[in-house]
Amino acid sequence: MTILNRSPNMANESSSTDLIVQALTKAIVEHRLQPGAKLAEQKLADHFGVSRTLVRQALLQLSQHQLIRLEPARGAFVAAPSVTEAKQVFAVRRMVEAEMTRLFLQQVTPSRLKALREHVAREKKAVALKDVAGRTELLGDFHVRMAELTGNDVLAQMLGQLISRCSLITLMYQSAHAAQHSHEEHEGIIEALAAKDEARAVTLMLSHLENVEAGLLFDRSLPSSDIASALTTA
Amino acid sequence: MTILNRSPNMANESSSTDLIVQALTKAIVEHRLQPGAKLAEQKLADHFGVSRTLVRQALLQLSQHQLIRLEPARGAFVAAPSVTEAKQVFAVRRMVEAEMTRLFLQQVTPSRLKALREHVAREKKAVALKDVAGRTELLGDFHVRMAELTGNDVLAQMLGQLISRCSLITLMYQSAHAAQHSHEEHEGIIEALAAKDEARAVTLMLSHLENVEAGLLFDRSLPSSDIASALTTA
DNA sequence: TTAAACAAAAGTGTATACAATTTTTGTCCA
DNA sequence: TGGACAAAAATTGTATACACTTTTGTTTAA
Repeated sequence: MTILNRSPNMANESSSTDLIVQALTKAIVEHRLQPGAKLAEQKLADHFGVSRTLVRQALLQLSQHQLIRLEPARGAFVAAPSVTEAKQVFAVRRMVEAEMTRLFLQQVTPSRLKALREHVAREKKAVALKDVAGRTELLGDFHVRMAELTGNDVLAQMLGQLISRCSLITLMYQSAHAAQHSHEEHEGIIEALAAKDEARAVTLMLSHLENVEAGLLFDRSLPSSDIASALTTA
Repeated sequence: MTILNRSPNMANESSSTDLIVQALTKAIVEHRLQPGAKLAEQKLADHFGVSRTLVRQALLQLSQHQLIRLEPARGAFVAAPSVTEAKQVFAVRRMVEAEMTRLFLQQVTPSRLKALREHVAREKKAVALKDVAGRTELLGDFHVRMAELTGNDVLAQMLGQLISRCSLITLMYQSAHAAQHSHEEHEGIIEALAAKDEARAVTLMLSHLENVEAGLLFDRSLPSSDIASALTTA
């Protein structure tokens, strides 16, 4: 149960289309499909053993999730979030999650804290195992899990969208050792929540997000499929 | 240029499908299509003079915007947001917009204030003309406009989604005189922004949203298309 | 040799056709 | 009369077909 198989329509209706959406989302977020890569409809259709109709529906959804770009009459391409877009996403996350932290604390219960702790335990495992994709997913899911535990579905859904955009950004730009750090910061946030120290919890959440953003290697040259920018840097 | 013709993919690509999405969105938000009403694919296709293919694409998008509900093998129905959902949407709006107000003020310029003032002038006209649909749209757009003026596209897009959900809620529940009130509160917010009084601006924004929510008549019996509940209240 | 022009191939956009499901209608029987 | 069952109609889900656009490859002329 992760951000990957969380359909916006709630219900676990694993329709054919949704399965394709999930599979592609996973592939994109796990970087098996590089940013900029072309997603040809017929090839996907063959791969999934369905007609182009279902593939097109899936691509339409992915484009709304901002995971792919649809160019009219040219096809679908894996999104390559720009640096400015990444910064905007993080700015919004800071805004939303500072408030979310306060909301969580207003109605904190032992069982909710337990749920968070259990999640962080899973993170620990993934980090230890050096499971890059799984760990990125879990690190993002911590925040969605927290939103869910506030009981506000709308908030959880919105944050889910933001985080899935972040996954792409993180995987494009995140450095290796940043994950371990993130995980430890999650533990710190939980401690502050358990102590019902709102000011500290919010501060920790904000600095956590700032650290994640700061840890991104915005200036490194990406494996670009955009010829022009690939050659101007060389 | 309103929330109605703001496609999530930015670019003003008025493709066939998008036109249908816009037309249906307008009809739903203007209440020409009642919550719960069935949207049969072939009828829509005939009406728009296209095949079911395009209609289905449009319906898929609308379901992601939470304006309709898709029931597998049964069809599409205009969404009827529940009271709890409405409250959650408003809770998230308060969270996001309090922060947005601060962000706006951090980088306020005369031209940005002017843009807001011009918008409110349009509101005034719509309220005076008793143009219900237009006024609801403009009142919501004030907030989106503000988000756009912060320069954070991600924020603007997210708020756009929230507001379009709110339009449906507002039109389902909003009382008559609340609109005039809303409009005046917008003017107050602008004054606080112009005075660069952050605390006041945020307070006004929060109380504004609380007033809008409080003004909703959650307990009134809705024109329901669900026969059962329509008759149990009678 | 290069570049423009044209032809072939591949791929997307939309419509139509068919299968599967649901809803409606009609009939029979208690 | 009313409920249960069955056939028919309507509607959705998926696949296929075809038109149109973009891309690629080849030829031809400067």
